[in-house]
Amino acid sequence: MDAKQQFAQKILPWYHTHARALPWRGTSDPYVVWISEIMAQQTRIHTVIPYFERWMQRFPTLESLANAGLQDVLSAWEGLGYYSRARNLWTAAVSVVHDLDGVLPHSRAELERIQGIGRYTAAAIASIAFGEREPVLDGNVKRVLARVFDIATPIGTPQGERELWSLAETLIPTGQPGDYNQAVMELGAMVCTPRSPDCPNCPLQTICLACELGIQAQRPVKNPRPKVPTYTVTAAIFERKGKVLIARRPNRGLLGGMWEFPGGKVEEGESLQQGLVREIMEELNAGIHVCDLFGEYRHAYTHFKVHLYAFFANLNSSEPVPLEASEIRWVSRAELKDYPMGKIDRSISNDLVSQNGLS
DNA sequence: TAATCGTGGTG
DNA sequence: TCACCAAGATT
Repeated sequence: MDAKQQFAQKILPWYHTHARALPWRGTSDPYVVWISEIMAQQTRIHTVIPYFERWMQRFPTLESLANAGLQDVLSAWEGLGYYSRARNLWTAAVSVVHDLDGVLPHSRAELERIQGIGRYTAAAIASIAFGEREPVLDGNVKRVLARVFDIATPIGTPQGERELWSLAETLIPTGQPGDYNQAVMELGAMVCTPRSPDCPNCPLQTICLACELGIQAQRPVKNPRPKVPTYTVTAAIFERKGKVLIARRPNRGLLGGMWEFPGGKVEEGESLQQGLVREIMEELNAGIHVCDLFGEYRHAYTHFKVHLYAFFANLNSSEPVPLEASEIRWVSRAELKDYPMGKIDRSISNDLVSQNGLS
């Protein structure tokens, strides 16, 4: 028997004795599988669990999600990141209820037509919820396959992806495809980890080429990431009658649909104050006077870093209008918590509520 | 196709 | 401190 045949035979029994008891396991409810898979995209399971539990309390069914408002959905997602996942989930729930009678399709091909469901998630739902024989390929599976079969093609490249998907298709067994898929991912998360894999306790040790060659640390091969730039950014805190001004970002792009304190990037050769004045004119068509610095905030996104300076500021005579924002609103400090925000603006918001600013 | 899209844990 | 990277999808 070759290594490919032994792969599933060795990993399935291991999974049945070592699987973690995750809150979405033990059911094949397609809605539950769907939510858990979307939440788990690019996110550690440990982080997902409390969000999943709260989500199921708040949106226990597909219908309840479809009937909810996007702002409530984004609030439930706040802190998980990649907010297009929440927007797509909500959009998809509405269309499944309206167009598909509230029933998720069973096949991978049909699932892939739903907003936010790509090949991985479609295969995960099809196999776990419906028992379809479809392999998954996520970061864990890529790492396990690259090591066991000594794949030197860089992952993340089109060739590498094709090669690994093809290999994955040759490995999935006829029976228990859902358990098998979860088994490979579980092994990647718990044993075949990126650094210091626990090879002595791996059920695949006897067939793993990387282990035999001692090159676990060199698999998978990955292309280096470019360095990320740092942007200087400003934000304005306007106060009026005990309320502060916040703006909602457009429903696409970075932090789409989330609320923020208005401001933006400072350009080369501009002072912080000049940059803020320009940004508020562009965003809100309003002239302002920049007052004291409220606080400094640093945050790292995937492709850049931000050093943000938040200032108290006063509006001149003109009334602000949402030019770039989709909506603006004056809210009391106590109400800020009801508006979904990214991490930096939530920090500003929290500091504002507890008056932890510099001034 | 390559770039974009968050946040938190980890070594 | 910082690079890496995690149950990827979209445009």
